[in-house]
Amino acid sequence: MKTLTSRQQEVRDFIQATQAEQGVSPTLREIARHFGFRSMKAAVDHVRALRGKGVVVWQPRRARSLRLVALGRRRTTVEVPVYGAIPAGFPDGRQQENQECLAVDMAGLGLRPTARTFALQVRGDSMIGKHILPGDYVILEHGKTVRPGDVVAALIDNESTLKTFLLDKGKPCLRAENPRYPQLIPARELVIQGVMVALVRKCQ
Amino acid sequence: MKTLTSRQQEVRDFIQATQAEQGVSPTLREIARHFGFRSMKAAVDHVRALRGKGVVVWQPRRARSLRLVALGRRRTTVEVPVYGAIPAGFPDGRQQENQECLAVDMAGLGLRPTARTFALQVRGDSMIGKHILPGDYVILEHGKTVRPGDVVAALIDNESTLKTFLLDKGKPCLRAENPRYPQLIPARELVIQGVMVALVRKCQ
DNA sequence: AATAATACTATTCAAATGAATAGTATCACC
DNA sequence: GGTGATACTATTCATTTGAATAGTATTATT
Repeated sequence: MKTLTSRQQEVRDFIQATQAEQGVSPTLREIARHFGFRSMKAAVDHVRALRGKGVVVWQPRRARSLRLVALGRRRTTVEVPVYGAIPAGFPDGRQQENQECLAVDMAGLGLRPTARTFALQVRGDSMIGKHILPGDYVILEHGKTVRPGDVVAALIDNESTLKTFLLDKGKPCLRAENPRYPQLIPARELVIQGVMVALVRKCQ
Repeated sequence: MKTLTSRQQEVRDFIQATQAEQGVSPTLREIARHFGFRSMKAAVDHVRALRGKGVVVWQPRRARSLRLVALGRRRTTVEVPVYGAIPAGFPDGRQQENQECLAVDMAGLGLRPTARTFALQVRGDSMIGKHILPGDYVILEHGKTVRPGDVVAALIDNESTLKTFLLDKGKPCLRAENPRYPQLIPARELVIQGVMVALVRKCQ
């Protein structure tokens, strides 16, 4: 990324500000008007320069298609549905507008944006030994291959519970990470709903 | 939010898909073409219905200004700069495109998007007692009022260190949350760079 | 001193796009 | 049996918008 001139930086900032305030990118004419250019060509030149420097991309002949590439990268953020508890099966993706969601940057977390990613809010301190606290949001992926030591959400008594997946003498089993509950549950006949890939904690 | 008809849901999904794939919202004509409508009016009607049901907003006479309100809410995501360590003072916000960033959903975390929000990647296990592990990203806010018990980033020996802020006999001091390092440092003359507001942990 | 990049004015054209009007057909609902 | 919502066809108009051409002045850079 080459350095920008101060004017080019101003244009870049205006594009960013417009996107933030208006929700859409500015048109060339709007850029020209904002800076008081009496000719659109000035705006065209600046945008062309920004494109040449790899700062923005746009699609020819499409209105308001300017995008900042730095921001483009961050737009790997995905809304992850937050479930209190997952009943059997997965709710289908329809009509979930009202659902609580958590925005997670997939690239930043080294995740592929999968439709099978979801979040659970932790209840209870059964995973305190893995430094997972009540209230934490655990982000899980459904269908990922489970390896021993992974934290998984399993369906026990029709409720999702977090456990560590282990191999005990070759047999898969689940363990709660709290010495007060030293349960060791055989993993057979249990539904593994997801493997933990990340965690988000709010403070206060 | 009223329920959508199946056709309206399809239109909503198309808008969402176009935004994801093309980076811009579709025009009314593009909606019509996608569904094979021979008249634009059909697309206009559907978008008007979606607007009436609060699913979508758009700005009159502005091309490609359609926005899904559910997604509009998630766009409170903010790129938070990740510092390994913060030297004295704050780097100014310019020309930081190459910087490592973490996308965080401010609304979902109950935060106001402040320019003074940043992240630190934790090194060492000095905060293990607060269930903060090495490798975790701690999100902090600069200038927030510190309360006893808060985790703060403080500048010690020209390097940012996480400590718990406490009052010891009325005197402010900092404590490492690891029994192996039972340091208690008077907080006077120390620069508190930020107060922890959230934590993000990647697994594996 | 020559050259290229930057930063603009001024004007025109054509395509893209939103908006409007006048209808038709279907279906649920009261 | 009427009413309203839904889901469209067909056509036209006015704006918005990107793109192009022909220049000028200033500021680096070589």
